[in-house]
Amino acid sequence: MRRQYPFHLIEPQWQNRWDAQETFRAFNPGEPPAAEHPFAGRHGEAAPESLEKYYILDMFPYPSGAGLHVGHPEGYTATDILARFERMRGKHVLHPMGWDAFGLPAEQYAIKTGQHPRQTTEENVANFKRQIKSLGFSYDWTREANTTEPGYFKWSQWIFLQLYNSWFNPATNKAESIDTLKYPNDVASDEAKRAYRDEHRLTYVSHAPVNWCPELGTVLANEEVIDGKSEVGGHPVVRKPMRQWMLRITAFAQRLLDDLDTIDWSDSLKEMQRNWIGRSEGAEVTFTVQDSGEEIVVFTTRPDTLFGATYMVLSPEHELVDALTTEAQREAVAAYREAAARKSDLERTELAKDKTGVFTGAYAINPVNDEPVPIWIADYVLSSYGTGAIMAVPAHDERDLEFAQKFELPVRVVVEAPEGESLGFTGNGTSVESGFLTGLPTPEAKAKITDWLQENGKGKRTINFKLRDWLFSRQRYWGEPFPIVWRDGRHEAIAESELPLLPPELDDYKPTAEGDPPLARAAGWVNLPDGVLRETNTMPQWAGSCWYYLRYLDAQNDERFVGEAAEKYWMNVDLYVGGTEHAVLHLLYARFWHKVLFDLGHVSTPEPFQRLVNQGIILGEDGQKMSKSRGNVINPDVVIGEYGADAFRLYEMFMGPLEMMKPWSTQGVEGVYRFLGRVWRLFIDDSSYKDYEQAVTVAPDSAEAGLAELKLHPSISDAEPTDEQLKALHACIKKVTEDLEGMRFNTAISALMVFSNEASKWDTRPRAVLGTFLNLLNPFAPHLAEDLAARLDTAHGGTLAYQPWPVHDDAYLVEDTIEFPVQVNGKLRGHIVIAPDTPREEIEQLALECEKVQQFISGKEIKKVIVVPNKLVNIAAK
RNA sequence: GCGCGAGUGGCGGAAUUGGUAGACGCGCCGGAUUUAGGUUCCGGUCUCGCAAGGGGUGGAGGUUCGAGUCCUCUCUCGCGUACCA
Repeated sequence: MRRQYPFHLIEPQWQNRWDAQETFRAFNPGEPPAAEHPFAGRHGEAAPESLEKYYILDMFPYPSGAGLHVGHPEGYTATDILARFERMRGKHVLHPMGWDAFGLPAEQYAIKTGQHPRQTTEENVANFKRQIKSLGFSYDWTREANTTEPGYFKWSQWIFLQLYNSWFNPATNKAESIDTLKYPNDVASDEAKRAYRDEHRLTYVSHAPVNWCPELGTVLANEEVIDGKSEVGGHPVVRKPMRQWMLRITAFAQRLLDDLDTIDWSDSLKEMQRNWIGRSEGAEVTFTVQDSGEEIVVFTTRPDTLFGATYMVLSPEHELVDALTTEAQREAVAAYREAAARKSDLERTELAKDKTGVFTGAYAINPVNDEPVPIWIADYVLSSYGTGAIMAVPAHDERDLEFAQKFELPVRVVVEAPEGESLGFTGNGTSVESGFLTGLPTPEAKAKITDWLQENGKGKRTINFKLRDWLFSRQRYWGEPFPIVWRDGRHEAIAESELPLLPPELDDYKPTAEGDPPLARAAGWVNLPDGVLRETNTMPQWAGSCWYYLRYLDAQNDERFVGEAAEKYWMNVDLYVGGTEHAVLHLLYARFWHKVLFDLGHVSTPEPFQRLVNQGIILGEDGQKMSKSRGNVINPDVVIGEYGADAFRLYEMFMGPLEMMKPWSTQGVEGVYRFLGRVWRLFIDDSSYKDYEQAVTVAPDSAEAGLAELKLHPSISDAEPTDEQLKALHACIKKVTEDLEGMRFNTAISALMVFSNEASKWDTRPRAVLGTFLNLLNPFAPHLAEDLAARLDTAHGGTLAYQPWPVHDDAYLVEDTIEFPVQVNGKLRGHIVIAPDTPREEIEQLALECEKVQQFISGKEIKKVIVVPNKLVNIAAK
């Protein structure tokens, strides 16, 4: 196939030039650009920090061995276009890239081959960087960050120490230094104080059952377990008690929820976070166990149904189960608990259809009417939510009803539905058979019973969150070691001066035979003098990605995780683009860390990402999700080799709206590729290009040098633009500008196509008009635009990167006459040709006289004539 | 089940506040250039109809001079979530 234009030469040429010039470098406060840098060419002596900043961020990739797929460059192209656009509009743009390079695949490869994960990672990063660079993105590579480099993870560890040395003060609703923690009177001894401190830190050690994945040899966070299987690899996950580090994210639940209102994210994304945080208002109610005096606290969102509570259920793991089980039931209860404990999460969810449970033999007293109710255990009650115990109101809860029916427990209707069946009704109705609540509508009944409980010491108003604390330790090698040591069985932070704490070198990356993490193999590293031991867990991959957007601001700083002036100037992130797969994990964790850093005074904003946009998934040509097994994966290298980076970029944006899911089409790539060819031929004399191609066939070595010999199209001149030409240009400026502001890349490209289709018909092509067009094209297809601008000599300072963005003038867009549509009863019947400022009466007159319209209104009564200025005229006739 | 999003030509998709449905691109049809294929250039392309005209934005109603756009009901698909009391 004939090459539309020599992109294979032009593209590397410009990429090298941008690199050599550091064209896209952003400048931190107090760091003025060199006089010969095009930034200075545009902004003169102005201090960089005096300019309006624009921080535009991509979700950095995990550099996998498979290399880039076409989904990565979708978001990257969108942000690059906007970065170039805003740079031309005069903003000081920060557009960085880096590597989320800790992770399991490199470690698994190490286990298989013995090759150090560092080496695998370096190779993959190099490949990713080559691929990303081949797309001509305007990243400031001087700020490249890599989570696996000691200079980076030193600060990940440092942030962990900030968490370790802080607590959440409910009075101020903020994270504070642990030193501000006040001890209650009964906490007097050093020992007790220490324990009290450790209980309040934002990081703490837990021995609770965790999600253990035997296949991966590590625990996983709740968020990493999908349907009882690991999110990575889909391996079974079982529950197993282990010592783990936790982060107290639940303390921030309310703020994480509230502050969603202050940021500009899509509703669906905010909703996902809200659902994950899962706030629900209700009450805790205390039931007393008959004969034993033990108290069981339950959480309910429907305290108004307390009169309908006919039994209670504890989760099998509930701490009181042993104490209250009667002799007669002991065996059955033990068997049930054992079975429940053995079940994986997967089994527990899969078997959810059929409710199971066992009676403990004990009864509790319903505080509102002193009736005894049987206490059961069942695994449909989760130990991890609320208090791990419920009052069952089968008449008004689907799950309780199902359970009650199966085990023939009493059902008592206490809420009357406004209409229809009251049994099983879970909405708002009217209380019945409910003592002092009877007759009250649900909201009032809730308030009244809650007050009653509170007054009688039988309960209180409570808010519950689904959000759990973040399980932060992993039994892996390739992650950040914890800056923690154990002395006499108690944890201590290591000194900041000892950071970064490097992982030990190992020959074998597998967990030990005893099931300890791989770091435990390095005896010399683990064992310190005086019997002090290093923590052998490592941090999860999220640690590095929780704060990388801050490191970019000052990537080389080895005094601080980010310099104060740089942080103040650049934050927040103005636009963050990435996939929905990070809707709850990364985005929630990062917001949490950011809030802690904010509370402690290390950053200046409460939220990190002001605006966030999700790109849609790109499907294969068959409309299916791309996957190796389907064989429908598109390799960017191949597409770039065949059509060039500009065509690739353009196509990814032309496919459709950024946020939509859309299928790949190689024919579609050819379409935009042809467009770039037409642009090329708009500027270049095609016969000179044909001669060039011939010459290159004979002497391939002359390819690069021969480019300089290409002639401009003979129609190009310094002629004054005609009105028609200016109109086409200014219409294009207007449309492209507005579409870029609204991130409508596909329609912006369509406007560029419309212009080029128009311009190719012109006999004279004024240099000024075509030059301005190249400015518009530059963000989308920067290599081609730069090359043609250089030939046209319209790029001052040797690059289009800092050319002023064109501004349209409405004066060029006015029409002398317009074809004005005429409708009859809302149906288009004809057109009248009028001047733009024709008065209403005259338009009416002309419309009624219009020949084509006549046949539809003759003999009818004209009821109304509606003239919509600049739109149309509609005649209502009957 | 619940939450969110989307349904427009053969395909990807356009269509400020309700105002000429189908921009732009693909594909297809025809023509020009070419020995030919490819490339390029020009024209056509929602649908029924010879035409006048009719129909048409998942479906059914409604509001309006006028609805892809607003309202009610409904169907389908995608994503998220799921015994959260």
